[in-house]
Amino acid sequence: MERGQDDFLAELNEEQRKAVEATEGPVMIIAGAGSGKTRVLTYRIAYLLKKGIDAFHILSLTFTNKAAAEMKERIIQLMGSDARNLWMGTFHSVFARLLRREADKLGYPSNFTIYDSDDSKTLIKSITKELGLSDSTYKASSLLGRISSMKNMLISAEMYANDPQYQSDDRAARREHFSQIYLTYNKRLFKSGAMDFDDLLYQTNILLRDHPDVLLKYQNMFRYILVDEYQDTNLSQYMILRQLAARHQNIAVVGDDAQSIYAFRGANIQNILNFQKHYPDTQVFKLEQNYRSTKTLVHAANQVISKNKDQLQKTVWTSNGEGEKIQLMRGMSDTDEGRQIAQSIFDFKISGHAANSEFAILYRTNAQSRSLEEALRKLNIPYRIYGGISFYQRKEVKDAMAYFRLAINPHDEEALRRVINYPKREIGDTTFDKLIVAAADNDISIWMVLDNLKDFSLGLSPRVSERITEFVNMIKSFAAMVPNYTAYQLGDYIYYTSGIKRELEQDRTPEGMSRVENIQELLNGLKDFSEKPLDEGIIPTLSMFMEDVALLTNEDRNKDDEKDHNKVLLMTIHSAKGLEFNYVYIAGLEENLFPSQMALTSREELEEERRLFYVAVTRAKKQAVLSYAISRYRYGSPQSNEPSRFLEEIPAECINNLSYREQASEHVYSRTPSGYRGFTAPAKVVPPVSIVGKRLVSMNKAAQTSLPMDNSHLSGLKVGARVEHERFGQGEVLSVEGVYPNSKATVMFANGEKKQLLLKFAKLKIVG
DNA sequence: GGACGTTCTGTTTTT
DNA sequence: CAGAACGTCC
Repeated sequence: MERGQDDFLAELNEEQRKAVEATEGPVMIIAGAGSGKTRVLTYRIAYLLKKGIDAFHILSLTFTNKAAAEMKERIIQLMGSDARNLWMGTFHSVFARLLRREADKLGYPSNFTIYDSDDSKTLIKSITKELGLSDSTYKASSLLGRISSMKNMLISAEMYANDPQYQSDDRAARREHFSQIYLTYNKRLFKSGAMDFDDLLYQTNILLRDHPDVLLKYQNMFRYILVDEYQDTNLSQYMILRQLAARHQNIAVVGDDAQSIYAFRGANIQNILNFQKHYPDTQVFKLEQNYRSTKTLVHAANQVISKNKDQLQKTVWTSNGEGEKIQLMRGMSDTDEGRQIAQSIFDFKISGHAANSEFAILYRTNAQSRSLEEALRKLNIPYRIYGGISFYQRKEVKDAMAYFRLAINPHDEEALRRVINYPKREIGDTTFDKLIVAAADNDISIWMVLDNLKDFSLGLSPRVSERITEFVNMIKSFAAMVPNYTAYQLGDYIYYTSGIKRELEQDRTPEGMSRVENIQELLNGLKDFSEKPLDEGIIPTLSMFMEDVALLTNEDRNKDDEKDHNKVLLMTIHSAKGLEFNYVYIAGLEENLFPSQMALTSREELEEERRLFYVAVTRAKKQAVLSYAISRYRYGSPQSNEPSRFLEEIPAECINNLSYREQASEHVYSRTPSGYRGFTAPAKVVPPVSIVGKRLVSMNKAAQTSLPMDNSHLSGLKVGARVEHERFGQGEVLSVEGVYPNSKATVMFANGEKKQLLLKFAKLKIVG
């Protein structure tokens, strides 16, 4: 093979190299698990740059912002800092950026707000309420789900309303008002100057469709398009790509049909299965050699996935060693399952000299993390939940950010709803309802009503009107400051001026203190952002900071905290895509949990669950350990389970049957909801919060994601602490139990009365 | 309008 | 079990 100036491709195998060098025309790279897909993408971009293509002309779409950042870093290492101009990121972040540039063409302000799913749901709830519909038949989450899938199929509210098929479906399903909700929802978003997640893709499609000049501009800009995880694209994304690539046809997609796991959010596996039909001149490359896993793991995964019908032909193989058999563990309960997994990690750490970071525990649902965390904590194994609920979704953070949002775009209805009466300023629900009605009647945003209050006769008391004027003036004063101050200066000023600071700091309960810490962290983020060097004369404003905050996940936010490095990672299988670990544990392999009960209604759904299982197993390099629990607490009561059907699909020679350690734990034999099984839950349910020494040492997941593991921030509430209750006076904490934030404290008050207080509500001051 | 106690009800994955 | 919704009191 010739070397010379392409020497930097030396670390690629022949097929990978071909895939890198085929730069012109449509290219499909079918990349089996562990076949070096990321490497190919990275080198492909580097190779394009090397050929003299301007970074500005290359668009690379990845599945997470983190993946994009890592790839960019690597390319900069290879090719130098010109690579900074690459367009890289998720579909959502890249096209949000594009939409901000072109927003005026769609009638949006360029500083439009991006609603996250919470904002969307609240808006939908408000709409169904205004329409007088019952929220039990019209559930916000399922309405949003349907709206989302319509947008992803590029079906507008108007098209939907005029489609006889949809209309009769809706009548049959007793949701005949759906199209009205869809219409109103979109209208309200528009009036608010806001887009939801799906709009970012939908509106991009509209923009490119209706503005040929804009389309041409971006076709010529993005001469080379690369798409990772193509199997997980939906119709909306497919159409954007089709429009952008139509002129130069340099589109390279990388994917693995066996790893398509996002059908629930509109991903269409047909996109990859039919790529060659869409682009007849496609060159196809197959990367079939797996460099990651042992023969045993590759064989097991292959055998399981072969049960699926819809597949592209490929044979993943490896020249790696045979390796260990997959281990199967059986736990009596979820607690027991956790204990065994933690014990097993402990053992591997000793026998294999393995570091914490070599382990991952994967599960199907977030709710499963609880029992695993507890078990890890008991063995002092440090862990971190990867992904998980975003920092930016926390209530106090969203409240503060709602002020930021209003300063940038006062028409933002959801931000307004959040803070118009927070901190309390006597503008209650009744008043807000009147404002909504006035806004709807006049077809304007709520802000316009607020700002021109005297033009509307709403029957508000002078006192309330006065308070509204104060509020409006405050927001206006913030808005005026946006262009001239850094994000940190203004953020800090708003935190103080809005009264949030005073409000939060009043609350001296442990939870209240952690809320203050979270805002502190938000402000630190603003500070970092504000100190980032920019081009001369450009101020890093709050508006710039807020641009893509709604699109960030926890992983994007994390600084490389040294202490976060060597930890066992816990995550859902979905968020494990693209990652690899020496030791992978897959917990909860039970029928109805994995495969999920919800997914058992059709063959396609079951096949997606099987692909999920495939993804999970192929994350492992050395060893996979699978476990299931015979009985598991769900929603407060024990349920008995059958082992997952996927276990039986693993070839017998790849798995060692039930290598579980028999550990005597307190079990009783009794009835479970689905009958006698021989095993059930532990006799004694260990409460999720325990007192060790005098300290409260455990808490629930929501709190853990951002808080130190030793929970020292809760140390304010020690047993024995002196507290003061606003009604009952001083007392002493006798015990704390239950789960944060619903934990209950028993307090002995000075008058001899013993009270149990729900900490979520009780205003306790710590006085000693 | 706010504080807090009680009742109800939900069951997947995420940009 | 845990959060949301509802209800009652000030």
